[in-house]
Amino acid sequence: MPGKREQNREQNRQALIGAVLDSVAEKGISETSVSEIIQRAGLSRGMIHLHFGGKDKLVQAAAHHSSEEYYDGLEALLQTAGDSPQERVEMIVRGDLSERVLNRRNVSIWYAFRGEARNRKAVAEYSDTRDGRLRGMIHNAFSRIVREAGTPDATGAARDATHGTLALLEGMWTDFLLHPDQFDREEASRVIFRFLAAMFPTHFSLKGAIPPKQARAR
Amino acid sequence: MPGKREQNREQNRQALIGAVLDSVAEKGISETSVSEIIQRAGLSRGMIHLHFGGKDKLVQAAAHHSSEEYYDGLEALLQTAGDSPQERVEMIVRGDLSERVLNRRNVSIWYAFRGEARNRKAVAEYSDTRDGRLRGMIHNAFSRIVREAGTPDATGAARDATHGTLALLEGMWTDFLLHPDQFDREEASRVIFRFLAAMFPTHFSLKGAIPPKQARAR
DNA sequence: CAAGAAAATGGACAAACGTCCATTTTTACT
DNA sequence: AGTAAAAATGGACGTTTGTCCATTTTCTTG
Repeated sequence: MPGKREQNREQNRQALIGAVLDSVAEKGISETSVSEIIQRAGLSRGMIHLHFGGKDKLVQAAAHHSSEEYYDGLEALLQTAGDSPQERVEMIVRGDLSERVLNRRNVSIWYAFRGEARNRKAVAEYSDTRDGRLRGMIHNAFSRIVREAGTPDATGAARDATHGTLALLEGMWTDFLLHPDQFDREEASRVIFRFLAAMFPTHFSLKGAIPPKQARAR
Repeated sequence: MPGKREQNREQNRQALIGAVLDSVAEKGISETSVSEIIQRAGLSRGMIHLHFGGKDKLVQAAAHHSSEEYYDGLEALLQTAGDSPQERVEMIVRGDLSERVLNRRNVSIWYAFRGEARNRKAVAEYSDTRDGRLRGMIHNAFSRIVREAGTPDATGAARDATHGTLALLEGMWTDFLLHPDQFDREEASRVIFRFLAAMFPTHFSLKGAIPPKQARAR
């Protein structure tokens, strides 16, 4: 058992990290000060230095936490996917565009950290490993698809399809960042599958990508 | 003629804007202070208040300037493109990925502002109008392509192709931000054209994406 | 239950921030 | 050349920043 002491300790650490993420999401990095953080966390000034050794380290820990959370969510979703590569790709795309992953809070946080990534190497690394793991999952799936489809230059085709899919997802996130109100998840995934269907007609079909319930035109 | 007075005035305004952009590119927004700016510009403290009425306004002006610069560069490039829609798309894609537009400085600046865009509405607007103009240019081209190709549901197809192409470009920029050393412009545009070729086989060919002689078929 | 250790507090502190303005310097006009 | 206006200077100002530590509170252990 953890013991009440250790329990409180961890709880306060988490409260600080949560406060940073809330503040970054709402006010941005530049307005996330020590005062802002401790006020949100309802804790005292000294806690940041005590638990993390300084504000920068805390922010770094928060970035790490956020990154882990994102990937864990996506991986959990992927567990529920079938074995076929197209199912896995579809699950990743839909997962990456789902409310749970792609929402105002996450997007604000993600882009805020990215904007400062150039200067905070530690932050940039998490951003990297996240993308690295995601890339591996997608590349795996496309390797199999390409092999099954007998596409010429299989290696290059799989790499390009992976590259393109990741870029498309990235672009959709940016869309959401800039126009959260107008953003349409269905449209975003339809666009991606339209590209994929054109590239691998035997594995992806446009209609299959659209939930049967909803008609196309609007 | 402008007069030496007005000339100096404008020169100093530009020096301040340039200093902001340099600092943002190198150190990030959070480390871009008034002291940093005036030191880079080689001017005195009071100039920021005199010419722009405060630091925030200056930063806003810098964001505007950067945005204009980007679009002007792209538009200039587009002037040299032919009339055919595929040529125009190709020019936009290649232009957006060219050294002149996509370089460390621009990318750092762009993402730094984006990261804070949520809080600085004025900054977000420039980001928006930029994308709006770009979107218009691409959509125009795809509308013609779709019509020529006789794609079913022409309106939706053009919109999706536009959406996807913009997302792809956006994704490539992110690639560059995170891995400027490993980034390969040729690969990036090849990936994009691979997707476009799959979607519009009659207008884009993968080999044709590497400067074609086949162009302008009509 | 007492004693010791760990955790939490909140204020002191220097440094850095952006704003503003009294003063000096530069330019334009008579 | 002399004068008025505009531009530029740089320091003073009040805030706010992040760090750190002497003190108090809370929990654990013997």
